[in-house]
Amino acid sequence: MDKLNQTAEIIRVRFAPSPTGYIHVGNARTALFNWLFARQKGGVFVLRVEDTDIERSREEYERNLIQDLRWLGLDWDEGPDVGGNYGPYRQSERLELYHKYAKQLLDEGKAYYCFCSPEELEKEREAALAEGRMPVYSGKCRNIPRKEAEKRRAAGEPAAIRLKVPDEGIVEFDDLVRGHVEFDLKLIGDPIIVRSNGMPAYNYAVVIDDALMNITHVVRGEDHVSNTPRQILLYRALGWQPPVFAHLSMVMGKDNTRLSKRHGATSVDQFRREGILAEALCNYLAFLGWSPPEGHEVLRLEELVRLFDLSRVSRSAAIFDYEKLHWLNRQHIKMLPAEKKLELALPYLQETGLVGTEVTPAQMDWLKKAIEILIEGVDKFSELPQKFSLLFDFEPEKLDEEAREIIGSELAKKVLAAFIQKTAGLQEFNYEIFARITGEIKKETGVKGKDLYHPLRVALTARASGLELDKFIPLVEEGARLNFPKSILSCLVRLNRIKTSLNL
RNA sequence: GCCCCUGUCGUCUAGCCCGGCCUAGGACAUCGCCCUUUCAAGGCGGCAACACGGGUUCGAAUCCCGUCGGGGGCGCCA
Repeated sequence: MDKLNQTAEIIRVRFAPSPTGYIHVGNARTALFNWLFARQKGGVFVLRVEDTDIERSREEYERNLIQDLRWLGLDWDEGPDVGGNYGPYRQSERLELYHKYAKQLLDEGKAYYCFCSPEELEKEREAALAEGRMPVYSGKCRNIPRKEAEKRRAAGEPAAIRLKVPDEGIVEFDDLVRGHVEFDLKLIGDPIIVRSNGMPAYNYAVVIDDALMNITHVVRGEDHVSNTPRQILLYRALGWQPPVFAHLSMVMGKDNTRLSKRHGATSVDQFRREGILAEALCNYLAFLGWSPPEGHEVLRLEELVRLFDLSRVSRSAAIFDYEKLHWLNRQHIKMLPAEKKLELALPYLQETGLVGTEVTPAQMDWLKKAIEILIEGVDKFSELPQKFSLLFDFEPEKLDEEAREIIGSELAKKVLAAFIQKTAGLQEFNYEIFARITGEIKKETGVKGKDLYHPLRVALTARASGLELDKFIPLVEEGARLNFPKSILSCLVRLNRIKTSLNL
């Protein structure tokens, strides 16, 4: 347990995903916790690719994985793409290593060949389950003499290699987040360490890799707790000292089942596309099961590194809350400089065709101002184009009920009539003119406040809600002169349209 | 079924290890008010939890036992 304090040795942790698709937020959290721990302790963070499942592993998945992790803001000191002194960092390139130690275990009589067929084993398992026992391998092949086993193998009989596990006793370990955990050896059968196709089994490969890579702390998901005793047994058989373990609780969906697609976005990639900031996602992920001693919740990566503490990680599963993620994202967006917001928002606006691929400096300048105003209260960047439709779309024929109601009152009609009359013949329009005119109307009719501004907003935007007009008018007037692919109508044009549309 | 882990507001959690400072704190969500040229944002305030049952103790969210709930595992997947 106190390997942490008692040694001056450098802390080495790893994140070891299998490249079988896009990286899930649950795994991302594991990666983040490892990274935070390493960075805070001045340790080493290793990326290792567990690609021994030939069926599911794809090279492109490794690229996705690296891309996602980098996007999150994580970096590693050793890994398949950056090298290091403990390589190779792909399990598929470490096969000789696994074979070497398997042979050693075989030679020392700590492991043996098993000729049982999968069908046979399946039958035994079912029988055990039916009797209410935990399915444990019978040890049938345990005592086949090595010579005989070699002969059968030479004859072409497929064989897996199993580790011999003591029949009695307990295996225990002190988990950094869960405390003391122990397992009864009676319930642990001899695990397969090398499959009959020659590939190492997961429980074996991790041990070889973690040990050879000098990993001091294994921080991983709770789903590995029950693998831990088997792995410890392997460390023992090899005469190695096991690392310190820390098992993180699972991330669940709203209905308390494992977070999956049906709960919404679950891959890092999806969040990135939606316009969730990496910092916000890290911030949120860090708070899934962990909280800093002081109450601040909106934290940047460096602050997380400073405050992070594995022993403060909670042991119970956490439900992924999109609302809170969005709130954090809003907070992080707010902290961004205007240039950065523009840079991040641009692709979304281009994608929806509001903005062309070529953007003039004047358009850029306008966009920066518009984004600064419209981003308020937006959960993620993908929602921004929707917000921009306030500026780009004007459809007086499609007023909603609320807008009709506002514009339908006697008072509203009076205001609109006056406004239209006072703007008739104007060649130019801006907020100063608007303010002057509304001032006059106020004086002449006595209408003020909401009664005055609501109808005017409906007239200028064709909707019941939107921006304050002192922000809206300058944006629209300037935007109207900028030749966007989809043009913005000036206020005077809008007024004309609404006039004909409503027959005023 | 068996094994392991876990159980504080709807959600994330603080407090638990070292019982009294807990009338259980914060954040998201929600509700209300304020601000206001709507909405939002912001400010202020409200609602809201120690799973249950037994102990131990002068005193228990905190310690012990049991029950129930939730999760994970039980692969020649990782």
